[in-house]
Amino acid sequence: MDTKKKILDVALTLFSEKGYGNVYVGQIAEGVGIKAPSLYKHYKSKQDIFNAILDEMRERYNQKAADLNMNGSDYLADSELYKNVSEDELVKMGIGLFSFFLHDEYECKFRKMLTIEQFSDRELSKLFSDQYFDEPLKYQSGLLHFLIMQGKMKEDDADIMALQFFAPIYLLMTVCDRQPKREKECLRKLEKHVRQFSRIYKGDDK
Amino acid sequence: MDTKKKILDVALTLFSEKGYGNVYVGQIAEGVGIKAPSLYKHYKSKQDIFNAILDEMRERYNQKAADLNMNGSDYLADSELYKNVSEDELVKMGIGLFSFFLHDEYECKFRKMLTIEQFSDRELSKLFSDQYFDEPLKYQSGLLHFLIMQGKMKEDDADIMALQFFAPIYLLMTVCDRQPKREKECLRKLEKHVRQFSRIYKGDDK
DNA sequence: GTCTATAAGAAGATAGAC
DNA sequence: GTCTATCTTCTTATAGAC
Repeated sequence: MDTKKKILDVALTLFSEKGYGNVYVGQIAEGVGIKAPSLYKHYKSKQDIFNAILDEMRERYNQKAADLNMNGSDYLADSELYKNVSEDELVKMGIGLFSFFLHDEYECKFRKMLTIEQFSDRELSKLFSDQYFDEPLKYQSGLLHFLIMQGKMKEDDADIMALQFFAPIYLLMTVCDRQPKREKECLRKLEKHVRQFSRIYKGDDK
Repeated sequence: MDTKKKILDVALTLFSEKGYGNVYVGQIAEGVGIKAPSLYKHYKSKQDIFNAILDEMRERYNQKAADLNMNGSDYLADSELYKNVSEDELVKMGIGLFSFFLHDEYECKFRKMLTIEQFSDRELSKLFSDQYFDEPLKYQSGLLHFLIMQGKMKEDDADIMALQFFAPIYLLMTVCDRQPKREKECLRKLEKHVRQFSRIYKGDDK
């Protein structure tokens, strides 16, 4: 494996566990299987490694955002997906989303690292809010707005519905990030939440 | 002011901004207005300062929990408060709670420090979940259950209702923790959320 | 590109005077 | 209880051989 890439991988793992300030370059080197001074042939400083991780993070994020916009700016592809949305399908989507973000290695480490470093500068604060608040809400709000137009859901403020749909899912995910043992409990609550949300906001036409 | 107490105060401020590993004892001393070696007459190590903060945190938390149980285990005091609960009063309560936790200096710093350090050991993970997930949900679930019994709210799963009420409020608070400039926007959303929640779950008897 | 040796400085903590 | 001086260790980073 490419050493330069592996350094980022190991560093991200360590940063997501301990935070930047509690990780020493020697530990990163050890994880890669080289000595600390060798790191400096690939990156010019510890900060440079951190920045490279952020760059990769932003790149993936922009890619993801672009993908979503392509499929979702007018909610064409998704409109097909959710044309016959049922409670069970909503549950499946909710659990699928939850499980992906909870178990995908990169997503998980990025999220934990950002969580730890979110107050260390303005840029990171904004990145965090973009990724875990504004973008998911924008996307889900659009989707819900579409479902309302289709008469699948009650006429109501889609932005707030998105908040009420997303916030519990996100909160349950943070519980699992801290206490993985509670995953089953959280999944049960997640399913109940989605079903209740679906029932509460279900259009009157069915 | 008591130096021993002031050390904790300054340390908490710094830890909540940068995290334990990125704060140096010299910085704490500077904030207190003494030199670093003098700290060691009050605490035997940097870790000892951190532990003292945690002890204080736990003490306050236990006190708070005890208070809530005294008033809230059978929801007597609160039942009086919410006997004639209206949408406006629910909004007032939501915004009051939100503003208190957002602006109370101790609450705010404790929360940020715990956010940064939540993955550093199991005890902190549990403390975080207790404070910002399990306890609020337990309390609000009890309250909502009471309101349901009174016919003020629809018959439904009170635990999930509590999750759907609390999670958006908590999420909006984390946005403000990161980006204080967004407080007005978050307050607007908070109010809309509470009103919509109240409307959605309002009992059919009125 | 990786290593050993090492510089340079920072950071936590102690000793002992006042 | 606070200070200056100092110790020790850790940590980042560089130099230069292979």
